[in-house]
Amino acid sequence: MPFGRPRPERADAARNREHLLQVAREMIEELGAEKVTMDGLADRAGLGKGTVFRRFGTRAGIFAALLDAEEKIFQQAAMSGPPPLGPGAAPIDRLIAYGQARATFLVDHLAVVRAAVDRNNPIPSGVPSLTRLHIHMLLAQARPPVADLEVLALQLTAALEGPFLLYLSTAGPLDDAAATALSDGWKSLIDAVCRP
Amino acid sequence: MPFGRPRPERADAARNREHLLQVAREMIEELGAEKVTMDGLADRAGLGKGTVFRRFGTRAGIFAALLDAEEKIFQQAAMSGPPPLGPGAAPIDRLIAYGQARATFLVDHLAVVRAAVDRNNPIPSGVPSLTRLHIHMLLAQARPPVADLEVLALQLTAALEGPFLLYLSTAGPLDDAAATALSDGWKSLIDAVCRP
DNA sequence: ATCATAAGCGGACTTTACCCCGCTTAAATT
DNA sequence: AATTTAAGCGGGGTAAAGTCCGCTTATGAT
Repeated sequence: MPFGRPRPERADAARNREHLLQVAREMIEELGAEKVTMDGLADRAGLGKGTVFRRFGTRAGIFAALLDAEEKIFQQAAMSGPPPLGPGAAPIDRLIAYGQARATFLVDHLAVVRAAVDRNNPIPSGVPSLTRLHIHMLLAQARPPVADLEVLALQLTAALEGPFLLYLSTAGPLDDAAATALSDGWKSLIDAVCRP
Repeated sequence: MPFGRPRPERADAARNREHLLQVAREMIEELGAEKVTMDGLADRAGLGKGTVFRRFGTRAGIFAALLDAEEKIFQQAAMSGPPPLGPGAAPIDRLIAYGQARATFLVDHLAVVRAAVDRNNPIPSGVPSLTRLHIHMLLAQARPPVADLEVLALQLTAALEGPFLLYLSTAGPLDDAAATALSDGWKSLIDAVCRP
């Protein structure tokens, strides 16, 4: 056997992971994310609690995993979908489209995002967020008159996702009006930063 | 008796609140914020657990209260201290100074901030954050070429505080280098948005 | 096919935030 | 000073996250 990474995931483990994610989706649908407990999930999936924790580490980890799957789909659209989100449009237009699509995405998944953000979730964490990388890439093409693109990317990412995180502290739903305001604001912000 | 608000806080309750905050400060100093438990705090303060919850609602509430006290001091400096933070300097310079001071503040209090942010803490929530108001005020004076100052203020607030919140998800300390980068980035961002 | 072994599994156990409710007491009223 | 009453208090009780460790089983090697 070649000596690749530690070892691939065992077949039963992979099956259980998928099953747990599916059951979690159902329970979120039925009960709302905040009512999903580890005991409940394990019971309903017909597995032990230990298994659930082994697979996902923490409660937040489950939601992070769910979000990750959605995220992949979203990034796919951003990387290779049709313009203006995908390649083919001007970088600035792509940036604007990205922000607006992202705002919609976050509104749609707010409950899961909220559940996924929690102190002490042992996320691999090396990953500096696909959103940030994507923004950084587009900024590099747009060449705004700013010294440190790295930091600007971080700040723009925060300007986009931060309001949602800030919103997480205070409970309650997020209405379409807020999403629209944020989209418009994002456009202004990009215009202001990137146009000479 | 005149019919003002619900009723002022009873004297013993006020005394207990102050005492608890003081003990909490000591325990944070000694053990670190994440090791402070409600039982431990109650024990050490010589009070019942129920009392602690009655005063602060949730665990996060305690840290929020501590932060609030520090916040008042900070805002005092911003509102009526010496320039460039306080009044007397140009709005844009005050904005820049504010961001830099704020970054330092957040780095210094990161552990407490982390403990204060938690799902379901019953913050009055009407309060739209002093930072945001302050930024909004300075923006109104600086008059950047942007349509919706309300939203811009929200986004800038997020650009400032968001990175810390994002950072909360991943454990670990925050070094001075990061704080410096953020300060510099903030300056660039304000320059880009506010200068014609 | 059999074996060895590391990964997976389960569920009892521990810890901690948060709730409940009967007793106590500050403080306004007479 | 005595009375009233709503707020405060305490600590046992509950629920849910996360840990542990002995048993089971998939999987690759012989």
